[in-house]
Amino acid sequence: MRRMTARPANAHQARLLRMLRDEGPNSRAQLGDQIELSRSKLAVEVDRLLQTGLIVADGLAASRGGRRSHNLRLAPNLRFLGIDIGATSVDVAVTNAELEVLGHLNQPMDVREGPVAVFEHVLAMAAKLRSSGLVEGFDGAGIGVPGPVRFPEGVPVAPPIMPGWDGFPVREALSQELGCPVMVDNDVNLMAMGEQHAGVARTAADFLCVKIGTGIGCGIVVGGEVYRGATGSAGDIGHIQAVPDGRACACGNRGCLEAHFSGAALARDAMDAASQGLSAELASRLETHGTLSAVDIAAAAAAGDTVSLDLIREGGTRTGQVIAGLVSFFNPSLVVIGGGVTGLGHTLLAAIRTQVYRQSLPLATGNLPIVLGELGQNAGVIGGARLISDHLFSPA
Amino acid sequence: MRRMTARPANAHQARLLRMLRDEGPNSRAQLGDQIELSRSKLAVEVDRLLQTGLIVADGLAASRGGRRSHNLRLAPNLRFLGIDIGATSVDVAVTNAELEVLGHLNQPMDVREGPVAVFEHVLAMAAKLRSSGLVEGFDGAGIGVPGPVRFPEGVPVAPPIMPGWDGFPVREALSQELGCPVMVDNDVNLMAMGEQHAGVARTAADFLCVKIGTGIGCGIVVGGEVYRGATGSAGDIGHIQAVPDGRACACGNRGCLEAHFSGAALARDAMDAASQGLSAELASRLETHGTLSAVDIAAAAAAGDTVSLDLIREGGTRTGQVIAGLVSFFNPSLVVIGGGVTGLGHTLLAAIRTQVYRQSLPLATGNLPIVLGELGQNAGVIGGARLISDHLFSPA
DNA sequence: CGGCCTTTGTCCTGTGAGTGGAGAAAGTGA
DNA sequence: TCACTTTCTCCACTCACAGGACAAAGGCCG
Repeated sequence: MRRMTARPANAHQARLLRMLRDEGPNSRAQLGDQIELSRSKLAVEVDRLLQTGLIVADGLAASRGGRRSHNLRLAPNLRFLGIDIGATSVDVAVTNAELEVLGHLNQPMDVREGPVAVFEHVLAMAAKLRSSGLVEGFDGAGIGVPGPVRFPEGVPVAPPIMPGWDGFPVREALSQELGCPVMVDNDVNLMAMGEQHAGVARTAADFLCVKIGTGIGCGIVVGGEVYRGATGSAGDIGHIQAVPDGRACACGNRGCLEAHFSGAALARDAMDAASQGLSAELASRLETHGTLSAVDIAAAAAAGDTVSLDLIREGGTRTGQVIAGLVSFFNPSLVVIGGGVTGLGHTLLAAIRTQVYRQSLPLATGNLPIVLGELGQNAGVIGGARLISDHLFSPA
Repeated sequence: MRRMTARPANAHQARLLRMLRDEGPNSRAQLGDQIELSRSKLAVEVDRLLQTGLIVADGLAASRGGRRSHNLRLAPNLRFLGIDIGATSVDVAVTNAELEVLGHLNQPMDVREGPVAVFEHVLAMAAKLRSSGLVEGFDGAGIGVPGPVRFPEGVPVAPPIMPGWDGFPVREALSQELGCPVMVDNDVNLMAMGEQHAGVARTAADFLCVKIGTGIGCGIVVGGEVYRGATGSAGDIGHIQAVPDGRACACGNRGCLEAHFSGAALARDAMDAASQGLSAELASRLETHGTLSAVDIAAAAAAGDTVSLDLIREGGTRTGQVIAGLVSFFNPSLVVIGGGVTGLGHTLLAAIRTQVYRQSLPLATGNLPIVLGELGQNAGVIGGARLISDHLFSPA
């Protein structure tokens, strides 16, 4: 059921497609102002794109004092699938060619069930989105998994929290099932691409995107491109030592950031506090829900629970310590904080900021915004759509 | 006195020049095998380069079973100047177009004397090299300074150890004095470029180059290109916290890596140990020289002095801790250790390796060589020559 | 409403980049 | 001497691209 048969024939066509994707419908004249091509050459390439059906001309724009321009836009029936596999839930969304989310599903799940079981969920969700009427089929899918990925092949490698996925040919399998091209990446990189495309990082060339969820990872963008490292594990900052001789971590070391602050660590700390009677607020929530998560701690903190606030502050300080080092090293123009723990909001952000501004060098922090991501749950799926559209909107 | 009048007219010519620089003299046929151009087009561009005098054809190579090929090489009279300004000394070298060092001078100096005084030394050294007969004049110069640089303008910004240099127009001033194009960069980046061109990092695309001298810095190479960060301070790892609540550092924080291990910190520790009578070896050297430096400690360690060995091991462990974090984050394919402290040799390297392999993730360290730089004092000046040749061998 | 201006889009021709093949030049080996 | 290889040159053809002329389609103003 592959639908997008054509691909751009050259770099010019690819650039035009990306411009229409990123900046919306436009006229030939406006496109010509942004691309270093003569009007004649531009017209030729636009005509070819029209012939292949990758773009369409629908109607005329209002006059700006002269002849009215034709509105050029990407084919309106193009549909991309963004899939964001987390440790405990999965998000699937469908977008149009401009990467606007047309439908979004979220479902709890345990990534440790393994790829086969997880893909059953994913395919069911995709089918549901398709049957909603917005979609006839998918032209491509971008999927993020919570672990390192050998990017060219689209295969997870040695993922700590999802052992059953090691070496599983995600790209190939999913491509077969969905009948469309698929690209696979780390979930954190997807978030970075999402925030880059439609979020707070739209204008940043070199930035870091720290995702704090069940684990902690960091998307690295260099010159507008995601940097993945020599073996695809770049940005794996969860196991940087934050506390010398600190808590034992699942990785075998002590004092890893993830052991001290992450969705999992936070929940455990909160439950300890509740069972030790340190916080009535948390204890009552524990009784109600049977367990505690970041959401409970956020709510308790919002209600003024000092234990929760302290937990958040301490975690933010730890995270800030690590980020401070990364900022000195990488000198980004922006740091984005995202992930499930973002619900902890400005208390967390304040703690991180304080620590980074205190510890990093003035030249590196002088004009450094540290902000929360603005796309929330959508960041990953938009990033997925962006990933596959970058692939499809490149010369065949 | 500018001598290299011509510049490559297009990207093809630039690529050809770089190929001849990096791989030495070559025939048209061999060049054709490495460049995606037809032989006819290649011949045209080579002819143009010959006309401009940027390359010359000198003699015929031995036959390989057919017609003998013409030897093409870069103009043999091209001369580049590499200048490496350290905190306590300056290196100046002259190279040919293949970046082979033809002459090298080194002179003690204090960078805090300020740019004017330092440039007097540099210009005198350049004049000395010129009068040696190897050189008629310089076609370009690359200079490294021990602090952050706004790269496009070639101006140091807020350098901590050389305050008098802040905002001084190094590029412009030196270009005027030398009468040739000049490029300015951080000394650590220069070392990385040197090792990349002629040292251990020849085949690495993504690697880190840690320079431990008076201070500590780290050159970052992404996809073969030096990464400089948003404000030019990327790689400034000397002030990453290595010891919580550790020693006070000149930067105002506590526990910075540089406060615990660097040329300056090491010398101070050794002198403390000597004056406290902990090491007879160091004490005798202190008496002889009046002061102690990394060289003394290396010699004492080689002689079996346990205090020196412990100092080196502890410093290596601290450095290893920081590098371990950077390796997890950046996932390089190689880590190079260089700088003045390299004289401490394999004791230091072993301590660093142990700590990195213990603390970083297996996927990131699985196949990660950590090695000493192989160019020593030459790394910086070769890097400087490489910097300016990259600039000159690019389309005008 | 008609002239004049602006903006948008199309057509046409010239230039230069680049390819590929024929073949000359210069060697080796039997 | 002949066959074969490798290197280099020359030539004709194709195609990308620019730039200008021009057509189409509107607004503005007297």
